[in-house]
Amino acid sequence: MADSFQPDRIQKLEDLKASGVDPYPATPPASRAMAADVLATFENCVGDEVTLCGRVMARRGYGKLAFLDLADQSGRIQAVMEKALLSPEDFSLLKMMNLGDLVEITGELKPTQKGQPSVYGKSMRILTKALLDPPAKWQGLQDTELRARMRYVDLFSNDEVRQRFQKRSAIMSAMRRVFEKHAFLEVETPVLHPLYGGANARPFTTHHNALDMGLYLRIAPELYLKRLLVGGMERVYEFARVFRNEGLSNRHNPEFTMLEFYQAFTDYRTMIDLTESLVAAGAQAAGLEPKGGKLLTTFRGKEYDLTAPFQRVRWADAFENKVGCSPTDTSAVLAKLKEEDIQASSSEGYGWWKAVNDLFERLVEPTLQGPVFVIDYPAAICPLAKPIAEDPVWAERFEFFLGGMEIANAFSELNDPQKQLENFQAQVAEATNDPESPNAVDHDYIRALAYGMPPAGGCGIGMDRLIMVLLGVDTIRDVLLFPHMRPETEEAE
RNA sequence: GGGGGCAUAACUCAGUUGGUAGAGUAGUUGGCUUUUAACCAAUAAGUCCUAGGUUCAAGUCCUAGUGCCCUCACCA
Repeated sequence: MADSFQPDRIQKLEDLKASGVDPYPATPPASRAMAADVLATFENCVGDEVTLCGRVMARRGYGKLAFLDLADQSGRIQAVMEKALLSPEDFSLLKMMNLGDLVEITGELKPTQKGQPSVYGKSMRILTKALLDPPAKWQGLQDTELRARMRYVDLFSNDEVRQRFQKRSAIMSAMRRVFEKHAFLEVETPVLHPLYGGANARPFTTHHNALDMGLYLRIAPELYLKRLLVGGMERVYEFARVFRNEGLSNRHNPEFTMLEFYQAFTDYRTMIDLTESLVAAGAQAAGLEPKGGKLLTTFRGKEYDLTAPFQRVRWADAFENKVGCSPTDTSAVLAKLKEEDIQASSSEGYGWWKAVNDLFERLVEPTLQGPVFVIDYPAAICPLAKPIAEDPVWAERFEFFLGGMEIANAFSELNDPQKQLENFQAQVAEATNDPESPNAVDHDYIRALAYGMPPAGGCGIGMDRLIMVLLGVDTIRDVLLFPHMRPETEEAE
């Protein structure tokens, strides 16, 4: 991309330098007030002198007077620049200033004749000269590609974008407080994995030069977090950036944030309770307020009530309800598979249940608007989950659906090393058919289990999707500061 | 990958039946001491996404490409 600056701004930059002004001064302001704080306490502070820093968002100029709208992270405040109050040098700075420049203004707080709380500038400095024009002051930046590609412009020119990401931060902060309340430790586990596992997804690959070894970017942190359970860290969580080498859509980004948490000496029932607590905390942080006994969010034109407890439905019941037969009625399911043109690679085990699950995904999942917990999945498709002792066809697993999307996935974690080894070996055998199946057994993980992993519940939450629903944002790109984009095409230079 | 849509000034957008490229904002110049999308006057600013084609003539029609959006498929 060619580096280009606005010629008229370059001219003003030169004018500034010629008059002895550093357009990028090093010295920060001695003290600084935030616009929102000033406005909140304005009546009690009239007459006080404050220093404000921010970006000039609008200017209404007169001959010997100018009104500036100054924006900082907290909000906007008006500065009144009167020639009579300013030194000639400072007043002349207004001529060399453009919209978008970052300035420091020191002055007295006073309402204008129309009563608007303002700072009457006594002195000003240009802190940063901007060399490109900001977007149109009224419409802002509209082009969705440019908004995502130049999020730095989108953020300063669009208040609700900045607020959205402030809320995203607040949601994650509130969820951390839930974990702290329950004595969880926040941990960080490797992003570079010698083996990939913990989910079915195609990985990104990379290479470590010094060790001359191939590595994968993690598709899930699961297997490392469970090693920590073996080590005696009984309650751990990680906001894990994970990477999946798959397509993009309004709910898929190649890198996204997966919250995973594990609690020893519990099972998936505890994970349901925790998930409900986390959603509630997130909803509150997102600014949703209970009305008439309901906690409503609007997502893609539909209302969702986030009041816990959420509905629970057994996987088998949901299947039978929508497909019309029991998932264990082999001949009836076979007929349905034919009807839907789904091929089972085997008449039993993983191959069979994968096909039955495909049927579920096609016929049942689209009807799961949620919030709903789907409980007890076929054990054959849950290699990391503990089977139900009384009926081992099923595993202690749930998925949480909200807004028509899969938001969370949780198990009672399988801690039988021999059973885990068998499941891994079966997955590796499957990898020839399914490129998303792990291609190697993680023997170190088996060794860890062999030392004894406490029974535990574990859960993964797709943070970006949850935030989409909580904030009523239709596409994942709009809850990611820098969503994945194709590289900008190089222009001829 | 299939189907549909969009691409014009720094920004937001018009552009009729194919006939000289338009407006508002931002910029520049001048005026203005109470505006808040300030106002008045003047002025500068274009690879009409790219490459072909049809035509006397293409921003406009055709073909292909590129990018983005929507949608379907895929994404346990």
